[in-house]
Amino acid sequence: MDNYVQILKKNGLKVTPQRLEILKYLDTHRTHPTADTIYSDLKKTTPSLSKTTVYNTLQHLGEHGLVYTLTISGSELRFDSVINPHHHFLCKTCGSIIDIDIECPNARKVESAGGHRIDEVHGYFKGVCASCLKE
Amino acid sequence: MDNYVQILKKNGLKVTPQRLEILKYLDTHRTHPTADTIYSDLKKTTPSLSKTTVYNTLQHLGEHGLVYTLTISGSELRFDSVINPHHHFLCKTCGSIIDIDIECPNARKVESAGGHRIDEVHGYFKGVCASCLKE
DNA sequence: TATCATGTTGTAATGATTACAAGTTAGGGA
DNA sequence: TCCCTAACTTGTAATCATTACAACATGATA
Repeated sequence: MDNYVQILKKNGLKVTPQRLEILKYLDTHRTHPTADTIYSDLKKTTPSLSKTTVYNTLQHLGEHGLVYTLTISGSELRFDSVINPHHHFLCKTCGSIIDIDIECPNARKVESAGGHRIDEVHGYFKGVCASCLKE
Repeated sequence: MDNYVQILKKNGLKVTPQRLEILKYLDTHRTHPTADTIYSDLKKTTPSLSKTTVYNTLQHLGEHGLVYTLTISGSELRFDSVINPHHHFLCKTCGSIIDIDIECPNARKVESAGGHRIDEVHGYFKGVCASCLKE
């Protein structure tokens, strides 16, 4: 848990029990959860937790680059622990989101050509996953 | 307009004035509009138009690969006329969505390696656009 | 041109997210 | 160590995009 304290402090974020729990949750659940899933799961052990706090915290963590906000589903945000850059695959049959361990080879090229500053790169693939294809 | 009629027929979609208008709108407005923007604009010339029709039509067109549904913003869907495959850049300062004229070089590789069937490829870049960077 | 499956419309419901106000707490300075 | 204040948390209420639904209208086939 000390690790999470350091991460928050390093980013100038006040250390609170709620933030530590959410940060730990994301680190130990690499399942691209929704805000509501995080809320429901943590509510079990921290009944006083408020959904607003989950949303606020996720936004703060996102602004500091500590979590990655995925818009792949289109109906709800998904949150991802920031580790190595990777892409995502969404199965339109079963809804699962699968990590694709590649990085965009074009990001820097796009930046220098267009003159934009790129902060985030999202690679989304959508279709039917291998498991669903078998059925 | 005959062109749009053919497109609908070729895809087994019933030809209606509403669908023709929406298809034409998307073809002539390459601005990644929201459903609401399409609705408001078309409402001016077609007062009887219903927002539900816009949503229904966009969904049908999407299922037939005639429009591309972008989830880049995270708060609302954006719709794109399907032309050549390209990526998108979202400026977090001014909110504009800019076409990035590159294609994903990895899609086929991901498909064969993971065993998934890929129907859509979305490349999203987020940051600050060249125009906003100047200010 | 009669039929009916399919499309359209308007309204009401849903569900994720945000706004807000009141109470609570983390953490730096006395 | 204690106090103070800005920042955080909480709960409820509002917002806004999207979907559900039921009644009506229409395109296209025979």
